[in-house]
Amino acid sequence: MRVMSNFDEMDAFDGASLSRRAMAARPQPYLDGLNPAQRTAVETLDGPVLMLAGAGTGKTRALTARIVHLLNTGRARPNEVLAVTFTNKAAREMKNRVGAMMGQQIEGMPWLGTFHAICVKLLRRHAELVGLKSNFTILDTDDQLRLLKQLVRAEGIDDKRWPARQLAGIIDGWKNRALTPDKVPSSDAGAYNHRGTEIYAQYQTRLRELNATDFGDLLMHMVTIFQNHPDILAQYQRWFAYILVDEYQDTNVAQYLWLRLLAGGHKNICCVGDDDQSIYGWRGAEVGNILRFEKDFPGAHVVRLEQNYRSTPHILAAASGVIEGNEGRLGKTLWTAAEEGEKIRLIGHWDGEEEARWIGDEIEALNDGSSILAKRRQNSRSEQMIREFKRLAELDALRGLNSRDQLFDRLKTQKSFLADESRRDLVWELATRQSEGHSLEPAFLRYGRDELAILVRASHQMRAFEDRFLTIGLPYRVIGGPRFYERMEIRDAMAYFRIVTSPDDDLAFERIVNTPKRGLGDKAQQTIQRVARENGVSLVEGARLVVQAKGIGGKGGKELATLVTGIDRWGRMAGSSDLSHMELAEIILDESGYTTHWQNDKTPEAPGRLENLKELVKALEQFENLQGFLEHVSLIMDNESEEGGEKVSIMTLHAAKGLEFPMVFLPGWEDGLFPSQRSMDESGVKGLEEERRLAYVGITRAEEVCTISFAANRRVFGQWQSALPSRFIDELPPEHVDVLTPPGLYGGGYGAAAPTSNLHEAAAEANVYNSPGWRRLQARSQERGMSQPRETKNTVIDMTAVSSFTVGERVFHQKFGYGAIQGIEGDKLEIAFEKAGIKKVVAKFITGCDDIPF
DNA sequence: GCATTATGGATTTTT
DNA sequence: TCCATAATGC
Repeated sequence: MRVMSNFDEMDAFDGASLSRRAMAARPQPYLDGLNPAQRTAVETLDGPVLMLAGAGTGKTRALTARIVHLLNTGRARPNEVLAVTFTNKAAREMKNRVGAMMGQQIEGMPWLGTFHAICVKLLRRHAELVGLKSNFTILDTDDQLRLLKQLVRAEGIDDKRWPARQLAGIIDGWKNRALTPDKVPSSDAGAYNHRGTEIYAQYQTRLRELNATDFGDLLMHMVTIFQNHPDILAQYQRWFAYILVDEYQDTNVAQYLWLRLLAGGHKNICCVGDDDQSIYGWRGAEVGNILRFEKDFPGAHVVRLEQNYRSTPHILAAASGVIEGNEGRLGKTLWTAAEEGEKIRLIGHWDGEEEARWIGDEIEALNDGSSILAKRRQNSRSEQMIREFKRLAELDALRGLNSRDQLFDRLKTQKSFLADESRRDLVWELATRQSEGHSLEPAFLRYGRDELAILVRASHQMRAFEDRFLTIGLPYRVIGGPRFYERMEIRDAMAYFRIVTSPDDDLAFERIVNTPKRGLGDKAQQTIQRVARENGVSLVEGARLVVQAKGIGGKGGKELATLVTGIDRWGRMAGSSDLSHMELAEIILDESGYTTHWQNDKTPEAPGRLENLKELVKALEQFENLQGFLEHVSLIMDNESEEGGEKVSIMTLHAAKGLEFPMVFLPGWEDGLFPSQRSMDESGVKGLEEERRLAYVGITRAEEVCTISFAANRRVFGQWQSALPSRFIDELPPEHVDVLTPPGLYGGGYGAAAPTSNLHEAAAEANVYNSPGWRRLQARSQERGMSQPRETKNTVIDMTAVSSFTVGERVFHQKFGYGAIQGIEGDKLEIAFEKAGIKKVVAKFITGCDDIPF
């Protein structure tokens, strides 16, 4: 064997593997605490890998560890890793976690971002290949729609019968499949009254004229470029040594093609996803992409993450029971080491308002600690925790900490469940309480409002909860809703900035020309349009010509002249460096009269809008200039600024994906609402399966307690409608469900399992007698010394309550509707129904009516 | 040109 | 019911 005389020689002899060994010798703390499956997913670096990660199985952790591993072992430099997510939030989180795991802020992960953000970056380099300039603007859905409307009207199409919105949907669908106008299949020729393809082509031409793209274009253009320019593709195939994809089940065809092209060389691609959580089919996502992965990438390693760290066994079992109804799954069996915990709670209500009222009261009880669940919670998880915490305190492990991050870092090294990141705040609360000399226990007597979430199918369901929570003064926050940059005032302001930095931006000009009101109505705007078109110039130039020719008289003419000179002046200011771009922004908004416009507005929203404008100017700070801001803002401005203490979260099931809460309420489980009728009508079994996945996502958001509810009656568009409990309720395994039921009804006490395997039936009998919320209501009504007819009378009456009926009383029956009691025989009532005639009915199927007093 | 009333339509949503 | 857009009147 050869003897090395010095290091140089050694390097020359075996440089590559030596450096690799040296890198491998670096500590790998990020591998600690990973379970075997996660570890395989992290360490299988070469070739295609599919990580099937069930809900709550530590997917993000594995994904970030994998990135860190790539960097730490020297397999790739930070700028050679392509890591794509769907949302900015996910990208941000991944960036932070990679930084935290590396123990330092890594300067460059330039290719960690959303599909769209990465495509923008690429497209700006190669824009000329699809007929754009590299400073193209990105239109949002609103701009897109306005543009399409113009085209549709220009074609003389009746946009009442053929709404532009519909066309926008069709075009988006094509773009999601990376179909340029020339590639739209003939089977789609009938779209939009046989004019779809034609107007699509016009729309693309118009976008090119405006040097603009819409969101769909970003991906489609890149796919086109990669397909038509193999040299460019090859360059990136080499550059991106490793590819990682989050939420792979949500990719559409365009994204799939994009990935497949980029991974085509080395095939070092790792896709992470869960086919059971694919809920964006209506937006073009193809579950097929994930189902087909092994065929697309032969020899792929498939790793299943099945240990769940989030939920109790009951919750997992219920979720599994529901999702099993779907065909063609890749199949996973989630399991947990956690203790048993609460069963899924199921409760029926009379109507939507009662449901909201009940959940509100339930939350108050949980929140102030009077709830039995809150107490039980202390006994199980918290006692263990307190014990563990005390042990650590004795070990001096907690000495001299001054932030929760420090505490967490310290605890990470302990082999204990306290190291679980999600418990960080709780542990910190303990530490704080102890250092202040308080007892530890009370912290666990309640569920904080931040730990509670209400997840609904459709946003209109939120109103019932907002109404109720406002009246009882329960702080809540709605997640989702219009994003910051979608608000009118923000879009207006941005249009001003756009017209200043690029005067060719006709859409921006159209938006601001008469905002605030300048007396420039349809006619004046048509004149400007005509002059601009005749001279082949932009609208601003057209307006300038109109002003010079005095084409518009009166107030409007004067105002237009002011606007045009304003735009010129602001443009010059932007060019000189005397002002910061923030000052410039303020000047633009002030001098254009836009600020004044909102100051004079006396609608209640006006102050908030002015506030938002201030926020916008503040957001400019992070950018070099207005130009830089506009290039990025359309993709990165989100509305995450949340403040103001503990609040209950209300959001849609879609918005809840990726989140988790100790306690989750899932209201509105009625057939037609959830599963949504429309979904089933439009997409049949596929639609139903997606709804079922949505149910699965909902249930698996819960860590400790999950409460499902439904209402027999609900007001839909102002009409009262009754509905049956959701078919998904029947799919819940009964042994994991508590039907909240009055004592005595089935001879069982509180917490008795459903007496029948048919949860529908049991749930229809359900009521609220023994829930914390109900007891609280009762206690309160006694305090006030008044009767509570609304609360008590809406509940199902059990046998002991039969005597509370009186002859002549107006009552309601699920099936027969309203009626009046004619006679009472034991537990049977003779009732004259308004619609169904006289019938004898068992009393427990009857409810009183709250609109008729005793 | 702009403010008012009438009409019709109504999931889920990120970029 | 409630919201956005279209037609109507001033």
